[in-house]
Amino acid sequence: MAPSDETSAMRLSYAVGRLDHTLSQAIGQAVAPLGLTTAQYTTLSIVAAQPSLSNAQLARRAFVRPQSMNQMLSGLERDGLLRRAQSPQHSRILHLDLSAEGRRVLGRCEARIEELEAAMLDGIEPKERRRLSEAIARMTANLREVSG
Amino acid sequence: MAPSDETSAMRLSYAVGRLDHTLSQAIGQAVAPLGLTTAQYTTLSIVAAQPSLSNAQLARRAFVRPQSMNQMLSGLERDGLLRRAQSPQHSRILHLDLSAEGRRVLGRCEARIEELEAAMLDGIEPKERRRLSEAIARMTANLREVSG
DNA sequence: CCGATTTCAGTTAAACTGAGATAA
DNA sequence: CTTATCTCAGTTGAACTGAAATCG
Repeated sequence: MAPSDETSAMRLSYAVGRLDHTLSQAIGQAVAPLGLTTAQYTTLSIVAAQPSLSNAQLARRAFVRPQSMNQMLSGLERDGLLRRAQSPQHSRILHLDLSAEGRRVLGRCEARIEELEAAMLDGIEPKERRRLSEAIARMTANLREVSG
Repeated sequence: MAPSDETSAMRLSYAVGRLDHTLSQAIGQAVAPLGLTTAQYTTLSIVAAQPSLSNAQLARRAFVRPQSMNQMLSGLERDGLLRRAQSPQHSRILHLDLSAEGRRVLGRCEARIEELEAAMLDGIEPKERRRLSEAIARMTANLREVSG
């Protein structure tokens, strides 16, 4: 939300919220032509990065309940982008992995998101980008320590 | 969402989303004892900063539809934190302002959020904070230019 | 008549809680 | 017996679209 467009007058929390909102929308626009929502893209990209997670593990990483994640995964499975396979060790646990189609679609998404991030970072130098990432990581860690 | 905790391996979009999610939750915890949600606090603080906005103007600033904002405002009005007064120029437009109670509650919220932001920024120097704010503002502007 | 605002009504996506069945 | 997982079911909050009435 935007009480003003002056950098200094705005609370940092606002600025973060506005950025996230704008970024989510932009990602949504970027992946919509490939039939995905922002949340679906995010989920696919986590599963691709860390295959063989269970639904419960994935939910913990995404900070949502298993039921919420399950609903998301059901949709992705229905669309043929993701598969769940019974664990050999534990027949109740379902390991997640992308289908070939899922990999193909995600690859095309990642290319678009790469472009989007490049556009977002236009005019910000590499050294500054590193400082930015570190600051964001530190703020997140600080918040978890104090309240979460 | 957290594919990894390494700063460099994480996509910046993830990092921003995680920070926003964590921050929203922390704000929610901070203002809950005063009977507000994160969205209510945000709305009140915009109205306080820019009084006499109409519902439609406020909605545009918050990037939501007038109907969505109206629902939020109705709740705040019902709780006695906010009032709507007919414009002298245009009897259909309702100007927004906080009630005395709204001001009191918001004041106590702001104090808590001030503390929260201080904790969030712990270990980040003033010069770095300024660079951070500027980078966030620039990224938001860049995204709007490229996608909407 | 036109454009903007407010508001009633229904819908959707994505989280939540609760409860139940099953496996290690 | 305990604990974790998956899943069915219902609920909630906050966005959305559609449509109507009113004012300048």
